[in-house]
This record gives sequence, structure tokens and C-alpha cells, in this order.
Amino acid sequence: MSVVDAAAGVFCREGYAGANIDLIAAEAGVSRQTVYNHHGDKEKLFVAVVRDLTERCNAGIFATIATFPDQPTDLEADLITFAVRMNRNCICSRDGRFLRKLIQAEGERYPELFAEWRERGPGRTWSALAARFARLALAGHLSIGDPDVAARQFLALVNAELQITFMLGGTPTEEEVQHSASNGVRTFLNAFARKKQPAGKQPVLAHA
Amino acid sequence: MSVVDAAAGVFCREGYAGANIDLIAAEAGVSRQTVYNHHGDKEKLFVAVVRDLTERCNAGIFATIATFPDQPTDLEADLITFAVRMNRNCICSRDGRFLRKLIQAEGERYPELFAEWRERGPGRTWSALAARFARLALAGHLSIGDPDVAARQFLALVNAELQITFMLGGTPTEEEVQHSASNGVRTFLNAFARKKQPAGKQPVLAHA
DNA sequence: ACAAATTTAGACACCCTTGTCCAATTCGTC
DNA sequence: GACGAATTGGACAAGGGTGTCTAAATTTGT
Repeated sequence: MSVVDAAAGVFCREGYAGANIDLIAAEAGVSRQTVYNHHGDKEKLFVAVVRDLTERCNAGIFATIATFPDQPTDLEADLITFAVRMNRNCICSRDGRFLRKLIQAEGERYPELFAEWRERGPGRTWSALAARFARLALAGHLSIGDPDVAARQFLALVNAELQITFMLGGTPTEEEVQHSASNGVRTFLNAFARKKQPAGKQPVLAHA
Repeated sequence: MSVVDAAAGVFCREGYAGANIDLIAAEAGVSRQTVYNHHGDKEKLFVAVVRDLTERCNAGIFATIATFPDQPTDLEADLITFAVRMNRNCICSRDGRFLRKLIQAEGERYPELFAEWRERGPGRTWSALAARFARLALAGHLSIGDPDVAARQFLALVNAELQITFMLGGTPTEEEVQHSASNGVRTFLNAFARKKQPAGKQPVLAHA
């Protein structure tokens, strides 16, 4: 296990102040001196950990967004699959949980570092997801007012049942992830699936 | 400012390990010895802080739930008002933000303490809210399958736009709270408002 | 006003952590 | 096998934090 990986675990478990370089070195299987040789000091190591987690998480999130069902066969099933993949691979993963906890615990102490995360992570994620939902709406599968709002609400809904587990640092079971995603997507589609409207008000849809 | 109030602030800002008794004493305006006289040691003080926050937050949440619109005149407007009150008074309040952060940061270190919080807080909150939604459904205002799921999704939706701000420890503006609540309630009602057709899965219109 | 209880400031021992230095050892590569 | 680079363990100083103690000052109750 690399030094930054071990450091990520210890920083998460103990907090920045409580993290102990000797323990990080021990968990990484190297001597303390090697930690200092590689990363300078505790603060630089912490920054390296956050950057590493941010980069890996973002990569995973964008890889997952690339699997968004642009041409769904069964919209509900496809969205559930997508939501489960997002939750399992990005939100519940080791990296995802660690990054979230570090941001919550130490975000205020490193404004520039976490501003960078915010803009490159959630900022782009939401935009990308909103674009996919907008496309689904344009293709006539959904009826969406503001795609950005819909994207945020989609993520909020499919995570609704996992909040408490996340709060306490736990990892939801596969069943919980499935359950939360299914319930979330069902409600999402109840809200945003194209509705039958009064005959005169039926919007004209582009056939593309 | 009391010792526990000062301690809550310092524990939140600095984390448990980073919190410094001298600083807590200074912020509370007492001597360090008085802190030790009152609370024994750092760990006991921390437990006292969490218990205090939990109790006050729970009281606030139940007081707010008591204002749930059981006989709505304008369901959308009434639910938005309720959601704003919940967010402003319980979720965004000093106590709410502090308790959330302490749970996230130190929850794993004190399992029994936070198990207690979980059962007395979110556990009862969700039940109480679910009961209110069930009553609204019975009165014909909503079409709800599982009231527990609806309650969790309601809370998730009205908070959807505030997540990032919470992550970084910030306090949303009144406008942001209003905006998030309005969007969340609109989607919630789109999903759960009583439909003409019998409750059930709505067919997704595939525009072939 | 007086006595008891509380609070205070300061000093103190003890422990832990960070970060540096260095000599010995191991590793990688030719 | 040999040589340079990296790693290791251990010692070390400096700093900071916890928790205790004590004598003086202050508040409180009567």
C-alpha cells in the first residue's frame, strides 16, 4: 500500500490533527523517514492525499457518467442501473467515502484546495449529468424544466436512503444501494416522466 | 457563553484531537481549571457537547414537525413554508451544523453515543414525518406508496441544492434555502400529488 | 460582614508528536 | 561483484497539550 493510500486512511480515521506520521508509515510499511523524504511534511502529505483522491474520484465519476443511458430501452431500469453504478463505484467506494470525509472535516482549513475540488468535481459532474438529462428530455423521454435542478435532485433522490449510513462513515450493502436507487428513480420518474397533458396543451415534440 | 457552547465551536472547527482546552476556556471566558472542575476531562466534555447538541436539535426538530400542514389550504405553499422552517431552524442552525459535523467527524469513535443520537433523532424524526405524510395521503392530498420512503425523499429533495454548502461547513443564504425548498417541493408534488389514475407505476411514454 | 464555596492564574510533570540528523543497511543496476 | 541511490532505525531537540496542584482572589449565601 502506498504512502498516500495509507495516509488517506489514517487522516480519515483520526482527523488531520489526530493523524500520526508514525502510524501512517507503519500502515504503509515504510519507515517514518521515507514519508518525510517523499512528501516533506504533514501538511504537504495531506494536500497530496486530497489531490490524489480528487483526481481518482473525478475520473471514476466521469467514466460512470459516460455510461448514462442516452438511448434507453427501459428508462426506469436503465436509470436504476446507472444510479447503482454511480453509487457503488463513486459514492460508496473507498476513495469516495474518504474524500467526502476529508472535505467535511478539513474543508474550511484549506479553502483554495477545496475550491479547486468543488469546481473540478461537483461543478463539472452536475453540468455533465444535466446535459444528459436535457438530451433525454429533448428526445421526449422526460419533461424537465431546469436540467441542473433535475440532475441535483436525481442524485439527492437515489442517495436519500443512504444518508445516515454515510454520516456515520459506514458502507451501505449492495441491497441498500439497490433499494435506494430503485425508490429514488421511481420518484424521479413520477416527477419528470413525460406526462399526458390536456389535449390542447400537448407540446410539439421534435422528432430527431 | 457557556463552556459546552464554546467547546462545541472549537471541537467543530478543530476536530477532537485538534481542540485545545486552553482555547475552549478562553472562548468560554473562564479559566482552564474551571473547565476541568466542571467536566472532568476532554473526553467527558466532548460527550457532554454531543448530548447537549443532540437534545437541543431534537427539540427543535419536533417543534418544527408540530407545524406540519395537516390541513393545507395551498399544499405547495404550505409544504414550502414547512420545508424552509425545517431547513432554517434545524438544519442550517448553529446547533444543526455543529451536530452534523461532529457526527461525521467523530461518529466512528463513539459508536454508542451516536447510536443513541441516531435512534432518538433521525429515527423518530422520520417516523413522525412519515406519519404526517400518511395522514395527508389518507385525506386525499397525496398519493403515497411507502410513507417512510416519501419522508426521506422529501427531506432529500428540499436539501438537494444545499449539499455542497453543507459539505464545506457553510451556511446557505435565506434565498438559497427558499430556492432549494421551492424546487424540492415542486418535484415532490409532481411525484406524489394525487393522480387521476389509480396509484402505481406510471408508464413511461416511449415516443417511437 | 463573614464564612464557605467557587474561580483563577500560574507552575509543574508527563507524555506525545513533529521534523532533523546520521550511520548502517538494503536495493537496483550495470 | 560493485557502486550509487534509496531506505531504515534510532537518537535527538523543540514545541505543545493534558491534567494536577496550590495559593490567592473572588463570588455566593446567610
